[in-house]
Amino acid sequence: MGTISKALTLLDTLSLMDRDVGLTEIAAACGLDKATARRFLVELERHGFVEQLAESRKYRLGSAPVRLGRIREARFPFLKTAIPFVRQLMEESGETVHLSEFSGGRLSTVHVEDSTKAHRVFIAVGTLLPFHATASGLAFIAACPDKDVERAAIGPMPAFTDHTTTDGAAFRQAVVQTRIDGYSVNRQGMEAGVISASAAIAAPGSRPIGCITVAAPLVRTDVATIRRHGLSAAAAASRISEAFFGVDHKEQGTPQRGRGPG
Amino acid sequence: MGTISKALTLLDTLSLMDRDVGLTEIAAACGLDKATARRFLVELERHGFVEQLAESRKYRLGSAPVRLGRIREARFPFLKTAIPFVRQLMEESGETVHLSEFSGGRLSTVHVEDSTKAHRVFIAVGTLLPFHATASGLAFIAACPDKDVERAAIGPMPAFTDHTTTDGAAFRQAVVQTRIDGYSVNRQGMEAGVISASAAIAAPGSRPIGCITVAAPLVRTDVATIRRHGLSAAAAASRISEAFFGVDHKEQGTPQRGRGPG
DNA sequence: TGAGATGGTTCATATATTGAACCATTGCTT
DNA sequence: AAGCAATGGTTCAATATATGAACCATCTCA
Repeated sequence: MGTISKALTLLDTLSLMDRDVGLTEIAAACGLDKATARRFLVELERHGFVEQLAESRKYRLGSAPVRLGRIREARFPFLKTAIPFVRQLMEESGETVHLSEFSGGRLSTVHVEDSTKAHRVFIAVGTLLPFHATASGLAFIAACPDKDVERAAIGPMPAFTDHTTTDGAAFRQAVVQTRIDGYSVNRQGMEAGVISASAAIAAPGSRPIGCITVAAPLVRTDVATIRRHGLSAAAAASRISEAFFGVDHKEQGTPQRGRGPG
Repeated sequence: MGTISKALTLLDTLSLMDRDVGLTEIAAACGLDKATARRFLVELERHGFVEQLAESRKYRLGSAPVRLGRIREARFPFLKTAIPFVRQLMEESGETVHLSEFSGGRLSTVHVEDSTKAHRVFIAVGTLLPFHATASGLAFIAACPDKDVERAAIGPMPAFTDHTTTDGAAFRQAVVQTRIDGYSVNRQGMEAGVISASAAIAAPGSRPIGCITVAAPLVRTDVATIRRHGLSAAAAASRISEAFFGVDHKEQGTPQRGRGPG
């Protein structure tokens, strides 16, 4: 692996830790030597991708990504386009709704509209969504070409709860069902007591751009309710796709070869 | 310079080009060999920092920074906090107002609220703001320690218009005036026909976090008006700072040693 | 005050980066 | 249609660069 990949992996690791971290800790988390980790951090800091705190000497994500993200959004306004639909779906369903995007070979949460109910599901921005253990991941992979599904099906499937799908056959079956329904459902696969329904946001090209997902406490979500959420999510996904790609599709372009999911 | 720095510089260069660019062009823009540029682009793409378009094979900024930016904002909500004040200042002044942030040794625009008037100033998100040629830069540097001012004063000062400050003495004088007024003014230093007033957003620590700036067409902005804009900007900056750092200042922390401005 | 963390640094060694020259494809000109 | 010029992409020997074990300096806490 090249130095750049290692540094970006470090950045990624840092982004997944939701607190400020020390040198030794982050080096360990990335499997890097302390000296190496430090050189990476210094170079990343030079460019504003990480910040070091003056007093504690700990490191955290910097503000350069905010700038780059804004530039990206200004030219390719995925969030701006999608958020109103996310909000609407949250109001319609009454449950927490989150938007995820596929990037760098992984699916991750980029926006959350929290349910206004007291008893609700919490999801942090930046959360990674494994294909086998989340409704989002399943919806995404089901909308990908079969070769992507297959790659995911033969990959490792860590169990997060007793309900997580951990074998390829069950996974493939779930993909088939998702393709039939037009939305995916995941019952407690990631966290006990949570049920989610998700739909992929199609893009011109072979892979969808991301997903929109309703996450609800299991206790108030019966079969009919989750079906309603799923259908609403599918409708919202389709509206987002149309809003984003429908009209001025003049050479927005679609990326290629991003290494496949799985 | 290390490989990581070179790759991040490439990413930065790409972000400053407001269109999709080809391999040869970006290699030239970064002063890199084609082969090197390509390896960088491939590694950056693996992590979602750039995207390659399937049809034209050109490259553009990817969506990974959006994710990282969102995580950063979720934990350190500078934009979320500041934008309402930016908007309010736009409404109050009737002119385009932009918010800039200091990161990676440079000041750049992270948010713009456009004036609703037909004749107004346009600023793109991501625009770099040189210290010697913009009200924002001046406001920022004037709020920094003297050593930062001095470093900027002895650096190169490219002229963007006939009105750009290009010598150290005039620059230092402008810093003094800015410190007296509590806001900076720049008259056509970056672009002919535009006058701006800016104030730095203070942070606990030696350097401010960024600036808030009113940019107006020169033709309708007399001395009294620009003073009004400047005072409003200073008031807004102070409110942002208070909103962001005032209340729960419990170990938000402030970064150190980001290589100084200039 | 001393043992155990932690942040940070050094430098010989090992490894990854580099770029000139190359090929393949496309689009333009004659 | 042939030829030319540009562009994207690749190769591999030369070399600059990254690496990490061992080191030092602080800090904390008993």
